[in-house]
Amino acid sequence: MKLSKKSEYGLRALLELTLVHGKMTLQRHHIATRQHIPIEFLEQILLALKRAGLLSSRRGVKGGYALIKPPGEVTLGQVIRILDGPLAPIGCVSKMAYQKCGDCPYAEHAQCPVQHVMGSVRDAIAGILDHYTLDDFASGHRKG
Amino acid sequence: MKLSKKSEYGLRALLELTLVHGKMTLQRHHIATRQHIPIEFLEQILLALKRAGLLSSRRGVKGGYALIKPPGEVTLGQVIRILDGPLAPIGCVSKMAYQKCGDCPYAEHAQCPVQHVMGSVRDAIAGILDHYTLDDFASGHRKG
DNA sequence: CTATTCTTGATTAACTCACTCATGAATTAA
DNA sequence: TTAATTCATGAGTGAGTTAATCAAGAATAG
Repeated sequence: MKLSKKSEYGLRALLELTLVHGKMTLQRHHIATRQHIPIEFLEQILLALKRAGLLSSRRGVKGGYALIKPPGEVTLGQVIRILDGPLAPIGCVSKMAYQKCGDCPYAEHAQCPVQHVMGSVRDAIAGILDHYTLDDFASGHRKG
Repeated sequence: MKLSKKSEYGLRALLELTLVHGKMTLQRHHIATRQHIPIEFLEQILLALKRAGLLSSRRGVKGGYALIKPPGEVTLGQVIRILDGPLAPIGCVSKMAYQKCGDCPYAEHAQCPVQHVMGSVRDAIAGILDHYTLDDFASGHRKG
């Protein structure tokens, strides 16, 4: 039940990019120093977010990264899935990346008690993270 | 955001022990074969649960493990904390095992946006798992 | 052309996960 | 009391993940 440093750094980096959205680009070393993130690790994260279509980038002297999606349309759930994988505690209750559990004796019967509880946990987590946007995140309070 | 095999096995083992609670003890190999759990790994888990005060055990020919707490008083949250550690996605929002985040630039100001969301996530997870007992678990549905 | 900045891919150390093994100690049945 | 059974403890292991770090390349501005 843990959020990786990768996702935490990713969220903090996106926070910086959200604050200047539409106004300017940020260079990785700005983000790194402002948010205390190791610059080379940050790089990997920004590139993953770029590959996923959230960021644009420019090389060279006036280069940097920018958020290209509207901050109100990007949820923390999306970001965490990009950087950490599925939100679900176990594969067999994941909705975006379902995986049948091989060894569970209840696997076939769909009456697995573990699956039942963890399904609620998944829904609770996704219920929060998939409705919490970068806008909410930057303004510090939850969307109704 | 993942539940370890250790916790999953632990919950499935406790399910077996709950079903026979007050009636008999179970030997590790019974639990292992019924729930498809590697026996040596199961051993570790059962011993951890014993050390935590949930189980009793007897050695020798008529030995085995038994649940000593009433199944209605043991929550899945307790079990997972024993086997996997804190439920919270990050240390700085854990209530049972709080840990100050060292590198976060918001650490001192308590206005950290990550902390804010992850606090709700923690509460949602704990809200489910700390109210879901072994009784609920064994009967397959949630306590009101 | 040169300095700057992003891009790519490889490499690393430390750690965790999921076991596995070996040995010892308690209990019971013969 | 001896042997078989079962739990107890601690160490060890291989695969994989996490959190970086490094090196070399490509685009851009001046």
